[in-house]
Amino acid sequence: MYRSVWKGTVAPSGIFLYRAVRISGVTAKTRGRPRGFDADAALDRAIEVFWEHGYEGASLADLTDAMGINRPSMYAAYGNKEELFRRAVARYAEYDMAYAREALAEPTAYATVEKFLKANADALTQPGRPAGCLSIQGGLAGGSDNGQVAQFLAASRLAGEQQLAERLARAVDEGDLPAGTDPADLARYVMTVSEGNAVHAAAGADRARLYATVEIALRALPRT
Amino acid sequence: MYRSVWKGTVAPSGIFLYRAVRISGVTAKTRGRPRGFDADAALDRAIEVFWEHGYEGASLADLTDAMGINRPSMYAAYGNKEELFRRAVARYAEYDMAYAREALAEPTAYATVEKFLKANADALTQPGRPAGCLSIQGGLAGGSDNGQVAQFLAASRLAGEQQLAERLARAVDEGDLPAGTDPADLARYVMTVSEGNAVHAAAGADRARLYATVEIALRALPRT
DNA sequence: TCCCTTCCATACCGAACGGTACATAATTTT
DNA sequence: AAAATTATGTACCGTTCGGTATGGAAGGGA
Repeated sequence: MYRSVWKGTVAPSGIFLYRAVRISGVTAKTRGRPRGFDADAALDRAIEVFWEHGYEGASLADLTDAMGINRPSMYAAYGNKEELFRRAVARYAEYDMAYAREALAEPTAYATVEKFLKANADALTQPGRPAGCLSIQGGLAGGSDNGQVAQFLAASRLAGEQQLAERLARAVDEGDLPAGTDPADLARYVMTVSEGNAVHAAAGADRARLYATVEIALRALPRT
Repeated sequence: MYRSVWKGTVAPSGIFLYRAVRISGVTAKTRGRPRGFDADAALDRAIEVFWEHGYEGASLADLTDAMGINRPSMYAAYGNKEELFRRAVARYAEYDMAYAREALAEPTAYATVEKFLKANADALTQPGRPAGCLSIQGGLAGGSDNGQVAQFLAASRLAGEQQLAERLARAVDEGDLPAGTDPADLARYVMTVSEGNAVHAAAGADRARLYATVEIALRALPRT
């Protein structure tokens, strides 16, 4: 699908789409030497580097070392550092934040929020993984050069907030939440607690402390 | 007091203390050419650069341009980039976060938390200043080189949390909060909301939205 | 087997980074 | 007025940054 567009050396922004057909696991017929590494596995290692050091703080040397590949391989497979980051964030959202989608499937608004915040607290304090959340540690400030990155992360977080708002709106319709409850406000509050917990986790707060915060936060939810 | 220790060219870490006697506004007798700029005013400009771009994202060129001085003057006055940042954060905590100390003087725990969160929301969305909070935007991730910076900021935030916890402990003693309320947990919750609001503000949330979050957050406070 | 295509490894690029040497300007002290 | 001391301006240092040119290695198609 993407293949026919590009041939040979391509413009920087095109490389990503060009390669995407194989990166995403679709084993189309290939010519030439096959790639010597698993692009998704390498992306998982890149996720951890960005997660721990942020976008700016993660150098290409850090990244390629962790990914076990060299620089040209990274550029061929992902395009450039920013594209690598975007793909890392997308994969992080799909796998490491799967609990968020699961929470939406809970039968009540309260159960949804409770499961989301507790699973979030778990994810923020997983042993063997960086503390905190890639979506926040990745980069808050930006401005001069990497403002795009901060905006991308903000949009990514906002998308999750809106999904939660839709779930809560349904709860209001169903009478599960009191009429007059603003789902957007409530969703924003929940995400605010989640993001604050991420800041605390990055600073070293342990899981028990995050749970204690969640318990208090849940008291703010409106009950029918 | 500090002066007699150092003479002429000094070790990097010593410069800060050496100059501190005049930076802090104490006009001791000086020899040699007087400084051509106001060190505190320059620090205020540095605060905004760090606030907007973070520690890593703020280059020396950005900083000295904003401060209106050249590089050697910066090094002579503050020591190095990290010391400049620490002094910026200290000044930020003293002036830009004065509302936090004022909130502690409110007569009740509820009023303290309400004032703190609302004044915080105001500070996060001041027109003409960077959105968000230096204590968080300054740098969350760290790790390789600037791990010290992230730790310093975390310690700074924790100090505020502990002051709030002390105020809430007093409220429990006074019967203003229900017996059995854990002041540390409650203080952490309040700071969590504040930090989450900072993340939202950095992403562009306006003041009204932060206020709506605060209104919901206040519902979690225990009432006697 | 030969060719074509693609990947990998090394070595490099210009630019930007934090930090500094050095000469000169502006003061106070003697 | 001369000496001593400190700040400023310029120009530079070595390192690291993101990104790339190039040649050889490794596979598929004919």
